[in-house]
Amino acid sequence: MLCDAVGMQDDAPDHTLATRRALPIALLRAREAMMSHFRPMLDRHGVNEHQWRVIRVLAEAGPLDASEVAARTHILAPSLTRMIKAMAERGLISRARDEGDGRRVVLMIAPAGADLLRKVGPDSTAIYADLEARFGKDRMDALIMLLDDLSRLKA
Amino acid sequence: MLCDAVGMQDDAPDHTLATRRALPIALLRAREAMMSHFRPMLDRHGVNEHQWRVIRVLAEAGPLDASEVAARTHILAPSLTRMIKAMAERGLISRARDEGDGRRVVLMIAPAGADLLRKVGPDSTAIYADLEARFGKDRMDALIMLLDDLSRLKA
DNA sequence: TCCGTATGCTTAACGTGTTAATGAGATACG
DNA sequence: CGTATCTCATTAACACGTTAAGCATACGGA
Repeated sequence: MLCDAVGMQDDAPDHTLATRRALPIALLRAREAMMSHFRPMLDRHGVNEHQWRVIRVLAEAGPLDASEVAARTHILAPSLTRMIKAMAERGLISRARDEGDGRRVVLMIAPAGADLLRKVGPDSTAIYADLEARFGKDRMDALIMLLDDLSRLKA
Repeated sequence: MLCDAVGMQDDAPDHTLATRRALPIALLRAREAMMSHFRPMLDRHGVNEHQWRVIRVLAEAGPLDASEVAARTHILAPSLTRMIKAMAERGLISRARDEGDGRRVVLMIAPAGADLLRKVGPDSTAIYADLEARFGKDRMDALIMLLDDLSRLKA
């Protein structure tokens, strides 16, 4: 059927079956499934997943420059620049030029961000604990280890 | 330091450490790492990851309506609509109204898409095989199984 | 048959991913 | 010094994610 549809020769090698690439799709689906558990709660608090990651990182590490935040949250610099503007306007974070290196922008949690942290933190913890309990802590740990190893496979 | 920065009480529960949520980040990083292996090759062929997924699905299953393609590629319908327009203009796919159900749009591979399939398929297969060899087929299978199980954890 | 509902796709609006280019500040070297 | 280069952040441009709304078609009950 495929060969008729696209006019391939029957003797030509058919890479479409071997090229399963199941892993990228599985990663995509797993991530979507994970976030579907958190998104409704984050929506209720008026933040999206990315903003919440930024706030969490700043809460755990204290004031950081934008590059560090980008690296730890896995958000690209251009995206972070846009988010900083919106989040600063909402009073979630504040920004200041680094003394000593005028290129750097230092970010820290602002009052509204601290409020959000107190409200979202417990909910987030509860959801994660529930997922871990249902999936199994040992399997969760094994999965995270495999994922980390996979991430280290550099081209 | 954190407490000073955001004005939290010392006796208040600190959810920031328990709220590690390492798994969503690990999934994100693993996916980025995976795609970093494929992206340069896809770029050379003039397609992005999403377009390639659409072509692969159509190659494997033959003509499909847009909903089916969206489900199998994990691309949302609005995104797919945009992609269809661009891909049809490039001659990668063609679209036609479904006989019998005027709502449905049937997609199939067009000549340029078949060419692309023949060019990209082998490269994609080679990259995947290399990754599987370096990571280990058994661990790859275990990872995919864990990811699928995780995806099935419905809220 | 008619009308209300459901379905499939499209459009719109806003946000992030991604790449490339730009601007401002730091650093190294002559 | 002063210039070339590097780094960090920003901007721009285009693509997809996400949600909600709109539109055409199909379906089902009165």
